Amino acid sequence: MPSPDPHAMAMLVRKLESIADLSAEEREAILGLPLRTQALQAKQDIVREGDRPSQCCLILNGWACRYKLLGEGRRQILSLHIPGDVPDLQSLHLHTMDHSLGTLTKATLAFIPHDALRALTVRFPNVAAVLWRDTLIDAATFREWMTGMGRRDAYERIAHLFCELYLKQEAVGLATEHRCQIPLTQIELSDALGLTPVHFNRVLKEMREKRLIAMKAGTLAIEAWDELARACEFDPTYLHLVKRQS
Amino acid sequence: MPSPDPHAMAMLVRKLESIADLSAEEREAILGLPLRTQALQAKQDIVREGDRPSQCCLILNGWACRYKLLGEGRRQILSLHIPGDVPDLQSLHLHTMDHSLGTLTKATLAFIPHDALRALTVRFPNVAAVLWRDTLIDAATFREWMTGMGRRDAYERIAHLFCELYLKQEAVGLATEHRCQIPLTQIELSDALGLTPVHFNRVLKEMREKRLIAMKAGTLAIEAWDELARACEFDPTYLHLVKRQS
DNA sequence: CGCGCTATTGAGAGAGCTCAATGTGCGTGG
DNA sequence: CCACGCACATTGAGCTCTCTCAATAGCGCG
Repeated sequence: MPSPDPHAMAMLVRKLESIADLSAEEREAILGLPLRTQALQAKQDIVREGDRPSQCCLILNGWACRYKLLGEGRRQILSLHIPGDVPDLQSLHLHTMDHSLGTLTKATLAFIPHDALRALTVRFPNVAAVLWRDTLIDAATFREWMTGMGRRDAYERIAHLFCELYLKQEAVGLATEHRCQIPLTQIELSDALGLTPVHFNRVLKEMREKRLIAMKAGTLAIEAWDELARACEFDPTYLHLVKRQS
Repeated sequence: MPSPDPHAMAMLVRKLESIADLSAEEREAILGLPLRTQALQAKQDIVREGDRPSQCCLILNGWACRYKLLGEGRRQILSLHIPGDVPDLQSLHLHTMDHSLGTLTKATLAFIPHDALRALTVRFPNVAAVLWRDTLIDAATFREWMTGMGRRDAYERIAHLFCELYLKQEAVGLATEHRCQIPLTQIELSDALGLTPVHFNRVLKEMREKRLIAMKAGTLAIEAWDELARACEFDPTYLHLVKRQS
């Protein structure tokens, strides 16, 4: 029986308010969305390529990723998702999944029916705009990753990802002081960057030796933010985190 | 003085109807959008990274691309656009450009004020949904390109792009019989694929010698569609061309 | 206390890059 | 109508960043 869980939807409100403003009425409407929560183990699929889902998934806890599989065991991770994200929001208007979505860590999810979301967007055009904006920021991140895979070398690409993951977590209050959680294996990070784990490991070693970063037990500490950001020409514009301005 | 140009907006209607259905009323509203047309030479910027545009650009004629520039003269082309596309639709909700948009060939453009588009989306939630869907298909294409740059070799990547460009033009009536226009230089195609022109040229030669394709004077002829598609594991799902189903 | 997954390091190979030269087609001006 | 200039296409030669294969080490969990 779906019943509103104020805490669950508050995650979504917090996320949306990190990228745009909501009126009190809109906030209430979001908090009243029906949902069904579910706990998953690490490395479980949530939806698969080819599926035609009738709900979206809000991450309450843990990390997830979208990915595509190719022949010969090749995998490309397309995006990484943290609590507050709705990684398959696009399924609201693209009915067939063109990629898969799965957990990376243990995770708690809240599923929201498409019907309820569509009704919300018709009733509140501004909520539609904010959700639309969220998918557009998603696309902006794809563009940045694409640029990295096409034109940045491994060192720059890794540095860029670390800057991005820190800022995304900082934006929703999950990180401060240039330290954040990255509970992923080097294999997963390599698949996100289009590298092999072996090469990723070697470049990481180089960054450690230069004292730009430290990484242990799933925690990343960026010890020289300015230098790291300069090395990869990091420009946070594409994250569009400043409300109403970007 | 902006005055409706039925022919210009008909391009947009045709494009949108290739990805979703519109009611007669919605079609009329789109045809009535205000616009200002402009002719540009090849290789001209339309909007630049950092700009805060107040209008969107509909391509009536010619090709355009979105791109990012990095240090040392590196360029990544993010997407290629043909007549009927609105390549900067995202600027409706992302106010600062995180990339640039420019013409590749001589082109005719129609500029539509954001205000008018926003009013349209508030009045017709279904038009909002269709435009949103268009930006989501854009994002799906980014994901596919990202997958290619991360995990496909040059041969597969080129084959995949050719399949995509043919199908996109076929969908809006600009191509048939596995032949289409690709009025781009090898330099531009290389920047879209994350390759160097030299390597692109060598791989193209290989594809020609295998009689998979022929390319001359801006025209691509895919002489062995099935084999080309198989070589790159081409799956058109991500283009979401089937109305109401994908 | 050992299995299984992940991290790390070594060695050699290769896809794709850089530098460089030559060929080709077309638009412009004389 | 032809010559020149320029941008693009093509080919050669050598290099390097990243990959593959392989072995060892570390760590968490049953």
